[in-house]
Amino acid sequence: MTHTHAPWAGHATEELARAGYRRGGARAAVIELLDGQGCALSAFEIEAALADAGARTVGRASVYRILEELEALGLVTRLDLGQGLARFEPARSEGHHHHMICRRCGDVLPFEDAGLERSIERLSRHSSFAVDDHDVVLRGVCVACR
Amino acid sequence: MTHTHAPWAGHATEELARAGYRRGGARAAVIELLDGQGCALSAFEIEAALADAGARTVGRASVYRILEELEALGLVTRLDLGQGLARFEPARSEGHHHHMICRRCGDVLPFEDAGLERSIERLSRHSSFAVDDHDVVLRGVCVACR
DNA sequence: ATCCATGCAAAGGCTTTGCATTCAA
DNA sequence: TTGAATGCAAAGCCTTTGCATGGAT
Repeated sequence: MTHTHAPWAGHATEELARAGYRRGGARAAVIELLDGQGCALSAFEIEAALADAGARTVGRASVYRILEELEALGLVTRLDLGQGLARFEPARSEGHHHHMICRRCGDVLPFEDAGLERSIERLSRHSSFAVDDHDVVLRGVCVACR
Repeated sequence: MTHTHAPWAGHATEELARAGYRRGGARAAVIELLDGQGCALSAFEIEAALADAGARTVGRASVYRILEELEALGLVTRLDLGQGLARFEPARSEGHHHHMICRRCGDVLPFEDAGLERSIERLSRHSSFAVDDHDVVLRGVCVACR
């Protein structure tokens, strides 16, 4: 599995070590899998992908526990795209993006838009809330489904 | 319970009748409760509010079924704000808005922003997706929790 | 009298927790 | 050897479904 992105996996591993976690095969497998993905995966998809890849199998509970640890360290972002399940993706420093979901096939596609980010920044500044995070979800029908 | 908003309840009732639904006490109670709310409620909150209000109690299954019907007719919007539960609010013609969530107390606050809407419209037009809906969620800490 | 609307309880799906085992240090 | 990491199974939530009862027409 080649790393076409920034070395997130390495960074994540370092942070885990710094946080006092021991090395673990399951965790390494999940991290490597996430690193190779461009977009958000559900826990089930992660479990299946690991099994398919012939990599070591990782129990579902472990998948969730590992994702929880990674999220707590800010290494993974948890997304609720409204399909009754959570999705997870590496929290990379570059490439902040949002998601479009096809209401037909359920596919999730990332996108980024500077204008959108500016709008959100501006309104966050003027808000009474101390806004520190945001999510945008676009729903519609993807090219393939039309 | 006074109606400070547009007569959504009346409109909803009419639409239901037009769609061939019979009148029902549970449904009327849910509609009236929603009409009096400014922001999104979970099914549990709706059930509790009805009980508290001394209004007729409505079984949880009925709450969900009624909300499902209302959503199918476009009278109610279902929101997934990422707390492991769905929230529902009247779909009023005016007042398209989005939500801020306090990560401390879980409170949900509505807001609207024309610039944000413009950004979303623009990028939707340029997208390969046929975008017909969108959601924006801002996360942070509310005034009360700071 | 008909048949939808409703409530209760059971079933489902995703996620978390408990506990025994395995493995890193 | 010690305690964290892991896996399995059971438990927890939210939501949906099945079925019998009640209510609107």
